Amino acid sequence: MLHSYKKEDKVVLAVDCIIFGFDEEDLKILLIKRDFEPEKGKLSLIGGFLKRNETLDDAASRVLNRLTGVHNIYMEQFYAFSAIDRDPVERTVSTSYYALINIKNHNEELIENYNAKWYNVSEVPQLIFDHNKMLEKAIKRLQRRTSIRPIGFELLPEKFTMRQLQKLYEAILNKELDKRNFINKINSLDILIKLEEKDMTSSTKGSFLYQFDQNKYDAKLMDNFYLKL
Amino acid sequence: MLHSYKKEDKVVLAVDCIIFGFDEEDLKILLIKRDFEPEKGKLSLIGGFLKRNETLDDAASRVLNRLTGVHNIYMEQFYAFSAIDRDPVERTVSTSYYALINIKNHNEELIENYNAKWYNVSEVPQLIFDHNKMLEKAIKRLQRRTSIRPIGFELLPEKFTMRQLQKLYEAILNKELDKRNFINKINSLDILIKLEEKDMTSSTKGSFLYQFDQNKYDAKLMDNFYLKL
DNA sequence: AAATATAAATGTTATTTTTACACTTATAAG
DNA sequence: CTTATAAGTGTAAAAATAACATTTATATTT
Repeated sequence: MLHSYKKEDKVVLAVDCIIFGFDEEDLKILLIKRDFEPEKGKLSLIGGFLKRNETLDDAASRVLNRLTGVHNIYMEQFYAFSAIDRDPVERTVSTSYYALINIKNHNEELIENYNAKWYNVSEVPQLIFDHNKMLEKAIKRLQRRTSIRPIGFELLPEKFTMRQLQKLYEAILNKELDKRNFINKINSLDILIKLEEKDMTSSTKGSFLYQFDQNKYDAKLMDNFYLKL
Repeated sequence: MLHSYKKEDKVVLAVDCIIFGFDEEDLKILLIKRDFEPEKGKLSLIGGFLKRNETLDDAASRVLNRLTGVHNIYMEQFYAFSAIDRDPVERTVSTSYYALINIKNHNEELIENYNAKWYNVSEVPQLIFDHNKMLEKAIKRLQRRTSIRPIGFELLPEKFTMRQLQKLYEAILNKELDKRNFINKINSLDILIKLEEKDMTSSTKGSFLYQFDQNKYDAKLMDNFYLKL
């Protein structure tokens, strides 16, 4: 080869994934209990190492699929963490992704095999390495994201009530929203389809179910809007 | 050592820096002409490789200082690029930073030694590797940043006119702004000190000079405000 | 069958923010 | 003293946001 970077230091590159899910009331993340040293028994984000023949996105997808069995999970890279001693085993730089998944929509068995469990983001205990820092940054990114992109398609069941959508936004933003104002703002985005069907589980009256309009939703993903909640 | 990641692939980690400057009218970036293969003679962002004993921030600072002679440049990490063949020499993952510097405030000699030159962001030619993609993403990030953080302290001379500040915002956002509305909005941020002094270079009447109020500016940097321009 | 309890659905008004817009002022140069 | 140039300044209309309470549908209880 004519040229090379032989003299340059090389490092192990990791990816770590913050997997967000939503369960009626609470924003949750999926954590695994490590069954290997170091820090065996402690909680951790799910992660893996970058292989020579894959991109960081590939690596994150692979890690996400390995744990959940799901392909094409919505995810976004958000920061590379590089403190020298962040991993006591060896110098490792970790690029973090957050992912959004429907909490019902994954392979229970795989998750069990990995000793994984859902935790409320507000009740996350101490994690290994710098994973708490990663989580914090992921939440901030997700919160800011709500104001420039639609959220929910990835986190809610196919059909959902306005109330569920509102609870999701409340959970992400960690604040209460006014029901009527919320509905008006969401409707003004014009990304929902109101179904004839009602959900009867949460009240005697029942509440109408909605669906995302995939096309309009995707268009908004590209769009530059600003939604103040 | 008890544990190690010996079996894991390692890669060369780079940092590339988009250095923004502002020159009365235009948003500019600093580019170097490569005097080594591959792509000798082509334009490139300034970059470098991560060393074993430094963080990505350290590496970016080092690279920035090497080119400009300036320490403590304002910078922010924004994305890790990892396409397999992005660098034809060898598999390299590059974490990108953008930096903001006062265009007058650097070591001319160093810049000349590096064959570096300022280019209008609107007139940037083809760069090596994926550097055009990096620039595009950096601009978007910088644009979004204007709505949640004050901008300018790092890009303008110590004393500047309202007009200059407006031109800066216009250059970053790539759109014209209304003079009176701009002034009102900026004043509402309460981060400027109006000086007695006038700048006489741009008009017979002269225009008042302003300074950033460092404390208030820094407080706003922490703050979560939203500025719509 | 009537009363009760529960969550769903719905609209208006006041306030705040944003936008659009044009004339006067200061000064150097001719 | 006239002219030319950029600086400086305020208001009104429009749009967005925030605050707020009652009625409705239905299952359950009496």
